[in-house]
Amino acid sequence: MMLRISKLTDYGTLVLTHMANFPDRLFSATDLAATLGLGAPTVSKVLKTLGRHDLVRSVRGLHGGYALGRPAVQISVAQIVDALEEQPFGLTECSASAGSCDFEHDCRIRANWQRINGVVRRALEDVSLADMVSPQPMVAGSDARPITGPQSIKGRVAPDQESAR
Amino acid sequence: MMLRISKLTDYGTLVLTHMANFPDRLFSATDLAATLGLGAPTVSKVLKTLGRHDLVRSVRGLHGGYALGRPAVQISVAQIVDALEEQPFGLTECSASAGSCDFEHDCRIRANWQRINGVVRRALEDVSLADMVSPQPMVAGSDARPITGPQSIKGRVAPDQESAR
DNA sequence: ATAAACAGTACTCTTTTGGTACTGTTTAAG
DNA sequence: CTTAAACAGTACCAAAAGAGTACTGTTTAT
Ligand code: FES
Ligand code: FES
Repeated sequence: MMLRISKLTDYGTLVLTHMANFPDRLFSATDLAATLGLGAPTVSKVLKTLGRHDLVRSVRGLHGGYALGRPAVQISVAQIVDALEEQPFGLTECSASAGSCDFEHDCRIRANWQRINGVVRRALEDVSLADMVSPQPMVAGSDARPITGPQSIKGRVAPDQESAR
Repeated sequence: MMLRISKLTDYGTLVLTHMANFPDRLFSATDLAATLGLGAPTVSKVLKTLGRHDLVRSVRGLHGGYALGRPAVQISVAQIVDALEEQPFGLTECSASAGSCDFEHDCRIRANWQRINGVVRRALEDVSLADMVSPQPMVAGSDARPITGPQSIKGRVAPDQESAR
């Protein structure tokens, strides 16, 4: 698709947001999966990756589980994305790789894409997990305008969703 | 991948940018392909789609070709993306579809994603084709910060790129 | 009439992503 | 000290999306 974060990342924000509601509790992967209606192995995978980036802290053994690695205020969406995509960052191929398409003009294009990337990235950095759960109406300098296009993708709750037609 | 525009869209900006340099000329698809080092059928495809959205105007018959559908200043990157992705817009599944994951909290998350979407979209709207070719140093309210991470994707010039190792 | 160029459709191949299975390690509880 | 609940890691598979190509038709200056 396009300009979409991957489902895994989406799941990540879901899970983390849920955990942020009870900063003290310890959540088992299976528990979270059941609560959120996701596949257990999938949630496990996500949590493991998040752990590698210190966004969650894990306690092993019986009665183990996961907890946020640090206060929700200190976890930005950008960090979640970075963790789960394991991908550089940049909307275009060449907004990173120097000397890909240097054939005719001295690529002013790349510079522009990089600027765009900057804006996008900052948007992601400006929203924290804490913002996700609590009101916190507006982000710093930007007033949300109603989206122009849209609305009508799929559904997220993949498993056992029948009926309805 | 992630937060990436599709290659087709990337090609689109390339092509359009090139055309913007000579607002009067008429470009044949094969001509453009040769100049930019892309596959002829691919360029054709892109141009056709762009035509459907009036970003380019086509002249059929012998000596035909393509030209910008309107002044470069009036073509934003957002429009190019919209045209070539034929996709709503929104970084997440549910930042659009109402009632996907309405199981526990009354989804404040979605609202937040929509705000993020707004910022991203505006970033794309604020850059025009004209900006791509001419200096035009800064976008309105945002000062470009150097990208944090990165740099090291692939190469765009797909065909016949050998050697180098 | 012809050839250059756009228009449209349909198909195939490759890559990416999402998801699952399996095997190992840790640790409280009995 | 045995056991079971839970995390850790790897590897694999299947489905979907992307990208590219081929083919057939239509338009029009020469
Ligand atoms: S370097 Fe990427 S468009 Fe030129
Ligand atoms: S509606 Fe999408 S996260 Fe709740």
